[in-house]
Amino acid sequence: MNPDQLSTTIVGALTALVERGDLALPDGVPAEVTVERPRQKGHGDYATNVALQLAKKAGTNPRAFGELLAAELAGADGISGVEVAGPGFLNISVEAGAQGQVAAVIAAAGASYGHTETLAGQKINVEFISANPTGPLHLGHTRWAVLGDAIGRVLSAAGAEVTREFYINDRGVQMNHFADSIIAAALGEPTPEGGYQGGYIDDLAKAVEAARPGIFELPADERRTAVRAVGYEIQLKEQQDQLDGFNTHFDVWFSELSLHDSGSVPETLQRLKDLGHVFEDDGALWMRTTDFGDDKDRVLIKSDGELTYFASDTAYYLDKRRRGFDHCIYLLGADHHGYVGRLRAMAACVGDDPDQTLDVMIGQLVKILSDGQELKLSKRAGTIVTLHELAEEIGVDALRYSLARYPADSPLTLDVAEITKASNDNPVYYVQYAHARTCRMRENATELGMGLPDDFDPSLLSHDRDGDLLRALAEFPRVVASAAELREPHRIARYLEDTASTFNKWYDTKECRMLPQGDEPVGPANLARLVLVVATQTVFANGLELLGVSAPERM
RNA sequence: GCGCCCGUAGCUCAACGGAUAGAGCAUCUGACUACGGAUCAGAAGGUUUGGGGUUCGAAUCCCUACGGGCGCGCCA
Repeated sequence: MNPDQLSTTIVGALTALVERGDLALPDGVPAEVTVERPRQKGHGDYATNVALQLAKKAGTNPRAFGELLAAELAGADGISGVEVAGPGFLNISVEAGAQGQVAAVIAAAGASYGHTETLAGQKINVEFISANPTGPLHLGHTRWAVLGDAIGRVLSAAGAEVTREFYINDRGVQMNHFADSIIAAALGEPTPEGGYQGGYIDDLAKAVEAARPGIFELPADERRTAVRAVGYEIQLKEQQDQLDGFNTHFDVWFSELSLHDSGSVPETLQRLKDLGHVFEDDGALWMRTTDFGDDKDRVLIKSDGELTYFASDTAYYLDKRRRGFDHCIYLLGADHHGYVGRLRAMAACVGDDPDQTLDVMIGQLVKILSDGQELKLSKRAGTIVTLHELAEEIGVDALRYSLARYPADSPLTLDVAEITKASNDNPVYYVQYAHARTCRMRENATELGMGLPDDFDPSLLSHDRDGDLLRALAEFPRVVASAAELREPHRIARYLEDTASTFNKWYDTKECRMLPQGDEPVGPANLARLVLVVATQTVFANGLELLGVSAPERM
């Protein structure tokens, strides 16, 4: 008996009541009802608020509605008790056997446990990071590297077809500034106006020279083009390597420049003209985004004839749609929230409903403290806290987990010194340790000759702590599904911490020992608990996988 | 000035409109002849920034004041 099955049972009971004429529901019986684990002990195994929600429609009060439903449910399969509590909650207790069966289902499902079909049929594009290829990835990218990747994993688990995409801003004046900065470093000249500085530029100058000896002796025009190309290649490769090492993987690296080379941008402009959403003013070409809620119109072609970034962006969006994506998710930092309006308006201009096709997530910026002072980073000034350095110092798992356990819209302050110092207190180790413990328990069981039984008696998992653990494990698929629907992977981290705590309490309970004590023979209860341990291990491993965090067998 | 986000324990943060607002850290008190103690049991810590409203029920939704962050380019 898991929450979904219980929901079905309740819907069945409501249907029976309506058919018998004991209850009137003018809007019909809902397809499913809310079933949750009560926070308070003593409120049963599960609770539902249907009576509170439907009483008014049924023309009665919640308590009376609850009593009616409770009586109907009392005889249902797998249910051992129903109580009406408080304003009209139904607290439901489940038979131990019906509950224990969940463990076998989880153990059998293995790596697929937690996967659902709630987003089946949706083709989703998740774009994140999308950094300029003019420097290393830094702290500002790190949060999106974690969240975008985890969102991709979670959406896939919910049955969606997901493409994770990195948009390379490889077109624009910053690329020339980039080349000029490398050249200046190589020649020992001061950084040009608007250029980049810092140790990484010096390193790049050396790497460029190594890749193309003599490149800095070329004539100035040729040199800039050559250095730009070689530097770009090296820098992009470094970003890709950094992300690989960080366990964040992209399906598509999409070049902005390719949109122009392929003719996508002119096509897009023509289409916008045909649709009547562009106009000329002051020698520039504009998109009338204010028709669709933007606070001002946006320039597509500047009066000097240069295309804007926004023109590329529109072409890029259309390209995504052409590739068949139903939903385009954008992960942007809070410093880009001004883009939401124009992106939505842009989608509307090309005939889409932004509510359906666009999902712009604005994440708050991460503040980083060192010695009580905020580390400000400026690429142009050359003070950079790179993603790579952070991962080295804190560890990939700990850093990923630290960022994954908070929702994107909460402003976040990480004290590097504290995280590094107290790394053993990081919740990631708590969860990983719980997983390692399940692994060791299985080894111990194997040494005693205990194998995973084909058949076991689920009613032997009858202790309160068994029930607590089973209910926690049964909830995993719903947690994943809601994390996907809300694009909130932090829910999985919080769930894992909660479940690890439940597991440790269970482990500490003498009556719930998996292994026989001393010379006792292996009994059916020991085998039943082995199934429970395997189920627990499965949930920890699958949950950590969704966050891109490793699940070590030993620590 | 306009717009978006945020305000919850000493600190960092949870809580899909649900029951007595929860964790971790820090502080204090207990439990190791152990299925690995990277654990567990307990204490203490709150007018959810203030004030109105909506309803069976509000940290959550609406209005308002205050406080903080970020934006408001023919930059990328």
